[in-house]
Amino acid sequence: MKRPPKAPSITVSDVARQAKVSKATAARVLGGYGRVSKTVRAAVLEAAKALDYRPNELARSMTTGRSGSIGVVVGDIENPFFSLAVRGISDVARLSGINVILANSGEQVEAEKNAIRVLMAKQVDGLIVTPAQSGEIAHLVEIARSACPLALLDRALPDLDVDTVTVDDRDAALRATRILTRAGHTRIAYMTAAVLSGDFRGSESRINTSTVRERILGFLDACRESGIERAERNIHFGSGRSETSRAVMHGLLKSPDRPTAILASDSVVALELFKAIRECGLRIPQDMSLITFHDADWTSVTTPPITVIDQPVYALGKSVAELLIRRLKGDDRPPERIILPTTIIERMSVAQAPDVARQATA
Amino acid sequence: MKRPPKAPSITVSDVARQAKVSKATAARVLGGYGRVSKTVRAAVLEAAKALDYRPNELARSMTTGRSGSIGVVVGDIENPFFSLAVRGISDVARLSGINVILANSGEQVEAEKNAIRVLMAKQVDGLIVTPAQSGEIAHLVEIARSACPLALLDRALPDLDVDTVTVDDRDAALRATRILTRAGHTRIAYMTAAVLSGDFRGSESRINTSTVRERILGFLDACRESGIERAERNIHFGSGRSETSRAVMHGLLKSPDRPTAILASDSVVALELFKAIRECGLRIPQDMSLITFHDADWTSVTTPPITVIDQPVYALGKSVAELLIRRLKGDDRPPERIILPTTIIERMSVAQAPDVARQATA
DNA sequence: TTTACATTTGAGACCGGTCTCACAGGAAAA
DNA sequence: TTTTCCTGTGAGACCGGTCTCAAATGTAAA
Repeated sequence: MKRPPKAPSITVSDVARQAKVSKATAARVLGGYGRVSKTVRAAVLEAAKALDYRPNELARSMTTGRSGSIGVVVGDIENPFFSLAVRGISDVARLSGINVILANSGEQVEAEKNAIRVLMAKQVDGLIVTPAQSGEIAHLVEIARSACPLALLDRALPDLDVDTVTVDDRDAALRATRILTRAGHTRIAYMTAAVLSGDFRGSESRINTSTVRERILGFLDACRESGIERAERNIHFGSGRSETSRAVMHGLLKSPDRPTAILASDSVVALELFKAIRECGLRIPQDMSLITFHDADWTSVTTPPITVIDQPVYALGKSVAELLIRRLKGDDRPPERIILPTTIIERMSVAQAPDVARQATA
Repeated sequence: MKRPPKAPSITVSDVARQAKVSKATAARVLGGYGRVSKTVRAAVLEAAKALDYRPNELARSMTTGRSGSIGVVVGDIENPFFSLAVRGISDVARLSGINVILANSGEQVEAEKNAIRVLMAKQVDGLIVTPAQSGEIAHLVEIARSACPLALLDRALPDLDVDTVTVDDRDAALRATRILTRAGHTRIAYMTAAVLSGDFRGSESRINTSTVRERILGFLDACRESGIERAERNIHFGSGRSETSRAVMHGLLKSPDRPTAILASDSVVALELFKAIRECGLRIPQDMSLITFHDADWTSVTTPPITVIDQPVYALGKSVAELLIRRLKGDDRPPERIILPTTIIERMSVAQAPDVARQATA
């Protein structure tokens, strides 16, 4: 183990010596605990200032057992959804004098496990996680059982009863899909970046990441409602930013029975779709209607602007952080599951289904 | 001081006892240092597994003096520029087994100072900062003098000789402005979110945030080059996302001698501008040409798509992180100032200046 | 067999704080 | 005046690791 020159920092003992009091007394005024007389306090404070004393938070954490920081594991900070949520979290944390250690899972369970291990070793006081996958949650269950409070962001896990903040995904998907069905669309695709472990055979049982499951349920509800059969065939997983998913999109858009409307699960997918649709020479909304989750900034400036499901992303982050910090302060109410409402912002990316339009003209 | 029930965790001593060796020996195998015989190592490892031992990183940091984490202070994680840079940083950090503690300054010096104080107290091994302001850098100078390596991201400070990674802002602005001047524009505005302390009277001397200064210099170079006088009158500071700056934009766009072309300092400003331009009933590029720094994702999907200065944002983050980590490993070469190249992606947001076009028709 | 040296192990100090406990001295109560 | 209680202070243990140092053991060379 290498041993770089340690910067010899000023400690309580140094201050104590300078102020001619005991270490214990100096620690009391510097640490702000216990009782100290005014005169001694002043003397210690003066000595501290003279020496330019800076507390060592690490040492403090060692004895107190609390580090004053929380760990946040998100899928991808680059995704504006997460950066906004993180913003919400860190704003709240700062107010409580807590800081945030951020880790990226890249939506990989292994990376997530690893990040959590590291954060735990750093003795974070609490953890906010956006679980990458719902299949492997043993590591999360373990945290939940431990003394370290855990809160889930955006994605609930049915088998994990901890504080969770999500949005009303099912209802949002239902309402969004209805906009499409009411415009006469019958071939509607749902595209998500999530990957499905195993096959999806019309049974939603295998999907237990709440976000994905709820949205699909809502989507299917709306389809069923308007008599669309076998709607589950049009659910596409794994539509990320990769080259392969781009190829899949193109394939879908060029197929003869291509959908006439698409619901995208997040703004990153939607942006890729938007580009792909244009590249395929299709027009929005005439040839393809599009609705996406997340009111990303770009959705209002495209031509046409995109109809979106506006999720309260900042509030999402703010709420989990508040929930978690409440736990940190000793709250031991049963776990809460908060579901925030979404609104749909209707813009110009939805048109009547082509065949319906044709019929109308005929 | 409250005293929540400490979760009694498994320590080296516990493992040592279980393995029937001394604490020192157990520590050696668990900490991976010193020499231990195979048999003993196996015994300790087994005991550790049986007890489910987890190292306490904090305690480790206490003695080693290194925390294994670096602090990153950015202006605003919400800005895609920063989130991408942070992504670059954290990817590099992860590779070195270092983690990142993120803090938002909100571009406020006070918040920045505070964040740095907290991070230092947490004994971060190094610091990456995007200085919010260039006027007050005493706190940064102090860090630089201390044993804690400091690196600057995106914004250089002339008076602070530390590792710095920026882009060739001056040249980028020059080239971008030239595109506008060559299209015949003479009333060109430069809009930045940065705020100027005091007045800006054509002298760039007061601006010592490199990014802003260099860009303005490049802008003025190009203007001078094509004989545009008093170009500095068209430099607008403080064009953020606030309501007031929106009003300022509208005022500018509606004034009789409004510019015919605008260069925006970042994609957030540009997006606001884009909206404002449309709200004022102006068309891009016919009535207003627009170029912006940062190839944000939305710039390619608008109608028309926006000509941008493509900064290597991810690489920017990657580079500072590499520089900083090199320092952490003991490198003591003189501070390095890396300037990364930019490219201009010409899209459809620049047209001939209206008057030039008119003259051509006449 | 003795000496020399390398390897493995244990004891305990240390990092920089917090906190328990004992005790001195002053004020209030008896 | 004596007893009781409270306040302010100091001594030192403790948190969970790392690391120095010396002792113990084993092995090779003389």
